[in-house]
Amino acid sequence: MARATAAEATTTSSERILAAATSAFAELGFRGTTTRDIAARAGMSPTAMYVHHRSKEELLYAISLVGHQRLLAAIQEASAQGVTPTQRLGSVALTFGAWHAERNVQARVVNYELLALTPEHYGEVAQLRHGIDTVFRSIVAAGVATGEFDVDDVSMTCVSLASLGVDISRWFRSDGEWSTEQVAAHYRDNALRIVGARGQAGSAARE
Amino acid sequence: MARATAAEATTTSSERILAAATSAFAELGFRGTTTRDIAARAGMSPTAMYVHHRSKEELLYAISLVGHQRLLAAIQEASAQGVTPTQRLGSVALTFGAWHAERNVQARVVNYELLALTPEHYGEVAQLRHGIDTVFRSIVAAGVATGEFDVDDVSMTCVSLASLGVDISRWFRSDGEWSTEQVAAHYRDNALRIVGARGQAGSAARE
DNA sequence: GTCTATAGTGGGATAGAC
DNA sequence: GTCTATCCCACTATAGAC
Repeated sequence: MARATAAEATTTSSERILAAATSAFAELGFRGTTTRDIAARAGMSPTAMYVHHRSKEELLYAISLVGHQRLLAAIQEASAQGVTPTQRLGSVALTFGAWHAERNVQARVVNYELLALTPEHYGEVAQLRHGIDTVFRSIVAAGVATGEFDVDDVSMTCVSLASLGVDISRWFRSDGEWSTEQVAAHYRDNALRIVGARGQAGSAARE
Repeated sequence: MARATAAEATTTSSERILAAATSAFAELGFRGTTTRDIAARAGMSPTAMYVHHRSKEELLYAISLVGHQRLLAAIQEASAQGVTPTQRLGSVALTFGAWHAERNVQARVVNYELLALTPEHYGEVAQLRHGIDTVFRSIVAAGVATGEFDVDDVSMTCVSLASLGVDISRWFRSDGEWSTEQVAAHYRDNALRIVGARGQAGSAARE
């Protein structure tokens, strides 16, 4: 508080360490990242990390936890933006796709470094992931009930929807040929096709 | 040759090391796997690996190279099994999906440990991956040309198709609730929906 | 709260016997 | 071709000065 006298973006040491660790974990993997790597990227001494986090794993846990919490909150909010299942799935898919594209560095850590967590920490994160699945599942089930969607197996369809979104974080790069908006919109269109949505309510295109 | 006098499956040391390394890399990641881990899983002394492979990275390269080569060959063959783009995509998707489900351990190494390769080895593997993309691309382009498919952006659609298949290797487990056949068939149906295939030629279901 | 110094552990790869 | 012994380096985490 006392420090932020100017409009300049003030980053704390703790925030710099979290950002440095996120980029390092995404690039090198949790086990491939050394505490020295993190410190160097944060512009600090090799052991400065230990003032703010008990261990390298606690740092991963902090990143993973807030990442999942924010993603879940974002798609829950998106789900409430629509009325029909088609609108709700379109809104959720757009948010889910945009998150994995725009925050692809964070998303790679969130999705691919889970197994480096302790069993206790993994369990907490797994609950949040279950919550994400629940958002998809309630919409798909509702769409099947109203007849808007044409789905053989709700569970497998929800896995496909999440899967296609998660994998964006693997291949997307912000300096690539597509914008996050393009990728998110394409993912939304794919999602609506996968569930066999009858109307075109989620897509701005054709008719 | 002289050794295989019985019908018993004879595995060489080299094969045991490759299999051990594949499972270890899939489970712990390349950097999380020690040469001692590999040796222990192969039931050999800590340094036995070095008789057959120059380094841990060479071992990953060998796994990655043959994995990509076999996958590419499999989908090229699958692509030749059909006549229409719809049939060909159905055949390729079934093969691609089945490969990522059935060989999910190998596929995880192939898809997620690429960055641990040296730049030279990565370049070789990247060419094979480009070949895989080409298989999808030629089919989707053909389907658009005949009017069987309804696709806005061929490139993005091909990324989606590959993406949905690749991610199977992340989440699929052979002791889970679904068989490889079920997952492959569902992936094929999703693929045909993503390209907006008009007929139902790829799916056995409905009408 | 940040630094330097360092303890303690473990990994990649080689040497050389059998 | 497989083993044991070992070198050398790097890493996580702690201790203690400022």
